[in-house]
Amino acid sequence: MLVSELADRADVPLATVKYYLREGLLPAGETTGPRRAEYDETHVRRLRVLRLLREVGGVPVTSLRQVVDALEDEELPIHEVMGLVADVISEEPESEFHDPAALDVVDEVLARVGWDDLRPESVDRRRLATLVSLLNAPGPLAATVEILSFYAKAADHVARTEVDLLDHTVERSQLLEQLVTGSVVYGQVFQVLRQLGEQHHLARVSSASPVTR
Amino acid sequence: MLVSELADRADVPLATVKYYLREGLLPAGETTGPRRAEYDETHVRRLRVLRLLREVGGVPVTSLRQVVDALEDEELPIHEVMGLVADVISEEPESEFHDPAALDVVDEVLARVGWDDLRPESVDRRRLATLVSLLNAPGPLAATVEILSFYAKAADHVARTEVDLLDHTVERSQLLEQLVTGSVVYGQVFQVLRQLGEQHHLARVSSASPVTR
DNA sequence: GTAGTAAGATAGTGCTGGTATCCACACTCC
DNA sequence: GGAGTGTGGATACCAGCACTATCTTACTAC
Repeated sequence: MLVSELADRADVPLATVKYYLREGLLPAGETTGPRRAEYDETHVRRLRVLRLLREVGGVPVTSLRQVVDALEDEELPIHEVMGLVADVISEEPESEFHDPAALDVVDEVLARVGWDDLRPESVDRRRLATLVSLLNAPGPLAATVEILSFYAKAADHVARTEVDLLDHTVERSQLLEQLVTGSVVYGQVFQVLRQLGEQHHLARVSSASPVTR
Repeated sequence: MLVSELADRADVPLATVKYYLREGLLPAGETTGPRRAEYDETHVRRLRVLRLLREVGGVPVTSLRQVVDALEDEELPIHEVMGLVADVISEEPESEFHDPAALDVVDEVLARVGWDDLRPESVDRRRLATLVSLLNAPGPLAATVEILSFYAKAADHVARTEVDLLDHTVERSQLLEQLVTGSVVYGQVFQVLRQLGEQHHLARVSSASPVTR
């Protein structure tokens, strides 16, 4: 298939496809002549993954490069690929202040939930510490080890189920694509469901308390 | 306190404070002279909420207007304020295509989990339907009622606990601020924890399966 | 009085994520 | 074999967003 068909199939403007090609996010098609190149299904899938990461995950285009690199590294075990992808997704360009106390809290929580095999340089670990100090900084929004452990247990439950539901019959590259898009899209799904749940339970208690009414 | 002190206290550049004042996100201070105005603690708190929504929640500045409108409406019950805030947070400017089948799936899930008191015009409900059709559109990432119900049950557990932990002794405006920032920041916390959990469990199974290695 | 800062208004900036245009040529269809 | 469409490749341009800088007028603390 030619570029324009590729753009059609993935429902992405042609100009954008060209842009992604320029940025090296999409491998060049197989050149079949001076002004001709062929693209295949892998390009369509790649394009869809990129679009989901951009539009649902909010990942900046420049960071997509790192995702692509991780996806294409055949040497890496799958969980390390996902680690790199998670790093990119959670990356925040801003402040790099460190709060050692918050990091201690995070490590205590991770130990409690039994995740003892995480890379210490994980962006997520640091990001978590940043969030914890944000919560503890101004007012009484206490992010204690107990409360965080509650969230960690809930997250463990969700993550375990997700991994157990994986389809191990497909080939590696497709498994990875499923993992990445699943992680991003179901992440949003959970987020939205949690907000709906908060509304429901707030409505539930609002008849019992004078303040919430 | 004067503007510059307000900016200091909330750790926001003075120019940005002025910008937020211009945009009506921050109520004007009490004018004490032609070129003089006084700000207080409520301004500091408001500013911190705005910053968290912007930087952690990724809410665009223009949408913040709707959030402050909801926060300032004394008539609204708390769960409705949170509903409006959730709408703003989940809003996506893009495509407004509708997939009736996906909406049916969503409603079935919401019924199963017992959230029968949601406003039908909720942005979250529509957003969920969009996510479901994204998942079902291309490949085999099936978002069935069963799988979504699993997520909904997990979200229900988290949301119920959050609501039960609320501190009902503080006054309304502070409760609301806690709710909003908590919803946004703990949302990120959960997201990050889930990613870490996925990595842990992927590493766990990767020794057992040839594909994941 | 005078130095320093406030408030308020307006204009400009840097970054991101694309679009648009152009070109010289090749393929397709009559 | 000629017309018309479409290609790969390069470069220029653009809109939106979140600020940021500058300027003016005037108050206030020393």
